[in-house]
Amino acid sequence: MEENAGSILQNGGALFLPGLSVDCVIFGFHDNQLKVLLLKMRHAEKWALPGGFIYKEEEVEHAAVRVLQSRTGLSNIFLRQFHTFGELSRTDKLLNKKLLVSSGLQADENHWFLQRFVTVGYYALVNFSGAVPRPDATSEACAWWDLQEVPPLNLDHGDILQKALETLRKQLSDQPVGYSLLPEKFTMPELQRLYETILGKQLDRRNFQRRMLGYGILKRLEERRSGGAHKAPYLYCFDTDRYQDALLNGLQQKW
Amino acid sequence: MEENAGSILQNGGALFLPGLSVDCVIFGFHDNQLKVLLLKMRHAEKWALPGGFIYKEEEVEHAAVRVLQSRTGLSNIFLRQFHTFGELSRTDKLLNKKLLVSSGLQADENHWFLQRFVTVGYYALVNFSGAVPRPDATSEACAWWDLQEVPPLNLDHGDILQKALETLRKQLSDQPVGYSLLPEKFTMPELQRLYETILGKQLDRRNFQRRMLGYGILKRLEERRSGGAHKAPYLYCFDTDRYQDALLNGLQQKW
DNA sequence: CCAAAAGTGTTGAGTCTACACCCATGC
DNA sequence: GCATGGGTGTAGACTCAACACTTTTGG
Repeated sequence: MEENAGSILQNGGALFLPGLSVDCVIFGFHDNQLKVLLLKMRHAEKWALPGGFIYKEEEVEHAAVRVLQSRTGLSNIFLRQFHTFGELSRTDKLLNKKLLVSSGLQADENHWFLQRFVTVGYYALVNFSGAVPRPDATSEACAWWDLQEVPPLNLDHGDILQKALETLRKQLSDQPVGYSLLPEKFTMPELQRLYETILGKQLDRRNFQRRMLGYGILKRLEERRSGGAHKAPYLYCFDTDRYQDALLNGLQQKW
Repeated sequence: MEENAGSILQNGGALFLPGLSVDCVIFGFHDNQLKVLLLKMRHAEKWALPGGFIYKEEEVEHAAVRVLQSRTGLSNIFLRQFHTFGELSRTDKLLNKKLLVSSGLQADENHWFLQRFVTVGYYALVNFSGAVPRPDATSEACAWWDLQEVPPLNLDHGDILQKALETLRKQLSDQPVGYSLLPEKFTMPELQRLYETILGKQLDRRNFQRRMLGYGILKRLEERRSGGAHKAPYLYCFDTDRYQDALLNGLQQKW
């Protein structure tokens, strides 16, 4: 699947749907911080969201899965389409030209890579420790960034990230989160930190616990997390059946 | 803007973004029924959602606005992107070939119109009485359908409609609805019927009224709707400032 | 034994639901 | 005057936020 940059750029026109791409906002959670996986393209000044093109005979969603897989090594992950970005301003012809030229290709005006691109945005929630960030052929770096410290991004990628975060926040009250972000076993305070960083807000310990348990998607284990200072907290894991059900039907229905 | 079918099909490759379209789920409200605007393409057996292509130098959202404008005569309308459909199965090459041939064009395998299309779905809420359904050059009919009576639709348009409705329902508890669906002045029972048909569920008259008034987006007028049998209900209109604010910030914030 | 974190319970405010009652209108 | 729909009020259930007390652990 990984081909060298030159061959992708050269044959892209024959391989991919023209003018359409996917971009992935990949969230992870580590050290009580929400992280985003970013990519530094060669010749680019700014970092960017990992993205990719769609093969002519490939489902759009599958292209997103593929990007995720190739940047993190992970498959079978929480992935949601959240918006499609079709503004006119969202193509950086100069950068793309540089990429072509540096690959020894003709930067013909009609080259597929220099056309206007519409991109379908997906966000993913992945297990930070399980993911191994790896750059692709056209990028020189691939790394996790603290959400707070994300640098100015390429093109409209900042907006895309913002929209992903907004969507995630909105869905938080109706959709369970954490299964793929946290390790299999986790404590209630850890889950709370996750919610707090996503929401950017402190929550009450006791009310949080009640609410979460009320959803009925958690199983408390017999074990406790010992070793840390202070009282050892219980470990929990998700009840996968109920979790799936909550994903499908939502956590609370109104009306 | 309206060109004849043949010229569109012939020149489309030069005019439009390849492989990308927009489809609009246009909702109206009349006779206490939620309606959807559907189109019957020539040579097609099934009805379809009104859709269109995106000019090479046009924002995707603007293409949706254009479709809306050209099918209903309305502009400045509530319009929301809800999902992009990128499944492989969603192109009907046979039908498209027929359309080409019937326009006297070569149905070359490479013709832009015969490629796979990804479509961006928008839904719109429009004033039924203000809209004048009009077919375009490639369609033989354009009409409102009762949501309950929608026939089997072309391709995945049934799924698209379903997803639009689902999105609308979900947003109903967080987003005001009705401004563009109802006439300028309306009664509380009328507004309630609207909510009930969207949700497919009966609501309590008194609680509904309290909730709506609680949102603070309605202004009660001095007038009443007389003429009908029974007690004359008050007329209301939306407080546009507060309505806009609610659209932006939501009706209720959690956490 | 003390500080800090975790487990659990309670209370009061506010919200939502399910009602009952009265008023207006056409027949 | 009566059936029907519309305007308004209220009691009880329920939910949620704010808070206190106890327990455990390392130092």
